[in-house]
Amino acid sequence: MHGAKGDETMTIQHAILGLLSWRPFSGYDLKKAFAESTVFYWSGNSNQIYKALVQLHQDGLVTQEIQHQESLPTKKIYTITEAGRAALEQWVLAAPELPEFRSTFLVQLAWADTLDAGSLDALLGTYEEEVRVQILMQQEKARRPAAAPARTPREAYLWTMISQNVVSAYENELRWVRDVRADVGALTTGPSVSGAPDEGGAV
Amino acid sequence: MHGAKGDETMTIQHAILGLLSWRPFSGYDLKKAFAESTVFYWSGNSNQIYKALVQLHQDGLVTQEIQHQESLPTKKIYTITEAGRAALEQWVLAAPELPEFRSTFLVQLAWADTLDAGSLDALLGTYEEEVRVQILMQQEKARRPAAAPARTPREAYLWTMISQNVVSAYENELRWVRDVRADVGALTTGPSVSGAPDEGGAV
DNA sequence: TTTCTCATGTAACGCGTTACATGATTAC
DNA sequence: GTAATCATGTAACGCGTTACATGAGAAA
Repeated sequence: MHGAKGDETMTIQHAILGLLSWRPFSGYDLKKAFAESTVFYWSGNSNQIYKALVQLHQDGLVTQEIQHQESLPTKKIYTITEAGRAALEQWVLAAPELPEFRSTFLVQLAWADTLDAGSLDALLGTYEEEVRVQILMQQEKARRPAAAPARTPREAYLWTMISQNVVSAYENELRWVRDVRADVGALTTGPSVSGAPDEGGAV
Repeated sequence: MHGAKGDETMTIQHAILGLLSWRPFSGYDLKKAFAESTVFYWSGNSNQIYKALVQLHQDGLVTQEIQHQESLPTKKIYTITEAGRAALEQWVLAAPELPEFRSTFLVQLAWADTLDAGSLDALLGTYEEEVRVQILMQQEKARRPAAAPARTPREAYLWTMISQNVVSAYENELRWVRDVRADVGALTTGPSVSGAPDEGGAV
């Protein structure tokens, strides 16, 4: 605990370096890994990934091995170097940042008092349904194995909890929206303006 | 429920329009409102706000009134128009989007198995402390009145729940990190490598 | 004397996104 | 015949951020 504490900012390069510390990847494979992952939240577009790999290579944090294939395009396999591992370990020790919760829905809700009871309930109902679907998708993702490194029991545990974090966040959101929906329904004293479509009932 | 359903994307312009639907604002006041708000998550930098206001003005969604002041700079007061209210109401009905949870900390944790038990616990402890502080700050924010419109009881309720959503999200995060910390501590079988600084005890 | 608040703006830059380009093979 | 997969890249653009510029009055 005496070394220089890295106060570096998060970039996609660190995320890539992390994946490469697990096993070698081609740019194409990294692209897929990002696209499928929720935790590695970058979109996984070619532009960013191929550029980042060039940069990491120039910095000597990864090595590149060209792999020719018959009847398939040539690919470049990237492997992390010792310098790369050192840089990653330093970054892991950096001061943790708070997560960003960006909800456009909250902004919408902020001005939703112009809506009649039915429309507001429908809006909340649609959101509730979306969150519920998302939870199922995230649980599905968490269930499939081999998508995570498990070189030690502790690492396996950490990856389980990382998946759990996402699920938990959406479950929390679901509880919240159900509460709001129930309260808003009870709060409405006047007669309902029009029959609101009762989508997504009790589950 | 017969009109064209707006499937527009969220922009800062909608957020500004929303605030102006509450009461007139100057660019400077909007800037402060964004800077202080967590829900209106934009940073509140001049560039974006003044540009957006020019655009809204050109689109006829707001009107501009120049207000000269003695011994203070002239300011421009923006007021929402009927067209502006219509645009806002349409946007409020747009299909709700899922919130974005972006946690660089999770990415860090993903590669934290290289750390010894003490360092990992310290990392989790630092994060826990940060989350705890954030909860207090958000609760403090939620407590102060007059920061939210309350033209009807329902609107007051919605704004309470919007603040609650943020608090709740961080509380959920706190529960999660405490669980992880406890489990990781119990999971460590070998002797601790070095005495980890026990920061942020039980509260 | 320096810094803060009020108030509006511009410049430069970086990150991330979509869309485009190529080209062979395989599946429907 | 059409589309998807594998595989690497470039171009163009937009949003958001920091930093800079101005300028007066009030507070430290």
